[in-house]
Amino acid sequence: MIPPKTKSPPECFTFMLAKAYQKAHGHFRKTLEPFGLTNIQHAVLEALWYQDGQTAVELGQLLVLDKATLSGVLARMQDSGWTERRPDPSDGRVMRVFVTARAEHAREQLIAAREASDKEILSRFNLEEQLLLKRFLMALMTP
Amino acid sequence: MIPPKTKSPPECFTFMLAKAYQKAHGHFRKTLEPFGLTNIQHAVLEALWYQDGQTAVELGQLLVLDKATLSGVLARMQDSGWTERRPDPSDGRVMRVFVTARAEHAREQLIAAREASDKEILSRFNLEEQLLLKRFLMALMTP
DNA sequence: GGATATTAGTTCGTATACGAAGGATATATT
DNA sequence: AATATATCCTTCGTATACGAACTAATATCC
Repeated sequence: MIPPKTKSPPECFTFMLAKAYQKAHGHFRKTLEPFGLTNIQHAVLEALWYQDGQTAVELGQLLVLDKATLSGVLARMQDSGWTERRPDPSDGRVMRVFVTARAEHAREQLIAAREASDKEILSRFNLEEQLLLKRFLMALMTP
Repeated sequence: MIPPKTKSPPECFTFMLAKAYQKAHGHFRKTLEPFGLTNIQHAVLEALWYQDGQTAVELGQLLVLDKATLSGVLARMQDSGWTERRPDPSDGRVMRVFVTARAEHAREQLIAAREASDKEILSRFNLEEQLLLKRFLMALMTP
């Protein structure tokens, strides 16, 4: 057995962060599978429940996503009947995004699913640790 | 101004984790840009410096990546001259991955770049917080 | 020893992600 | 008013990510 030249990759911070996210992401994905929604699509719905009729740029700012990414996401969500786009009457460039009746109908369930997913991932920590971890993540995600 | 129906998306745990990762990932990406390497490609190199001649499956286990993902990553790394694949003499199914001289030559710089990137992201925390955060992430990433 | 199961790797389909470029529209400047 | 600039959105190119199906090669079982 040749001795390793460097320490194990998992000890690097960015790697740990990536894998922690990957884990939570995978868990949430399975939770959303029955609804036929992806992670991001769920985030878009929550963003629209927070404020309906946002533009792609506004959604991108709220969700910290490139508008190029959102373009495809919104197209698929429209195809599957979760959202619809209506042109802004006062600005010909702008398309505003609204949730459909179908999305409104599933709202309670979808929010409950997200809460349950978050809760299970956090269940390994006590309350104090959860607050601390959230504080750390908030510090990391803010510019 | 219509009042929001739900709280702001950034308060969801999985979302915070995704954005914290996105932030660190973007920072590391910029650090690696001059080398013409992506995040994952760098991780593969570190994994091979840890243990050269691993198979795609072994790399996938170490880096927690699907073999389908690695297939493309390794092909691109071979094309750009960072790694090479040689067939295992005792098992016709297996291709073993090795770093090239070029990768070996850039090793010190690349490891230093990763350390600097990690260090800068963590600089907003004191030492105690850093250890705590790493412990949290380790708990999150383990199954 | 031959049918069966397992494993390694590739390919395909779908969905993020983001930089860059382009078209349409709106605003600012002169 | 005409030009320049800025903004919204889409499209393209590249790179993850992963499940599923597929081929090739090895192991196992009876």
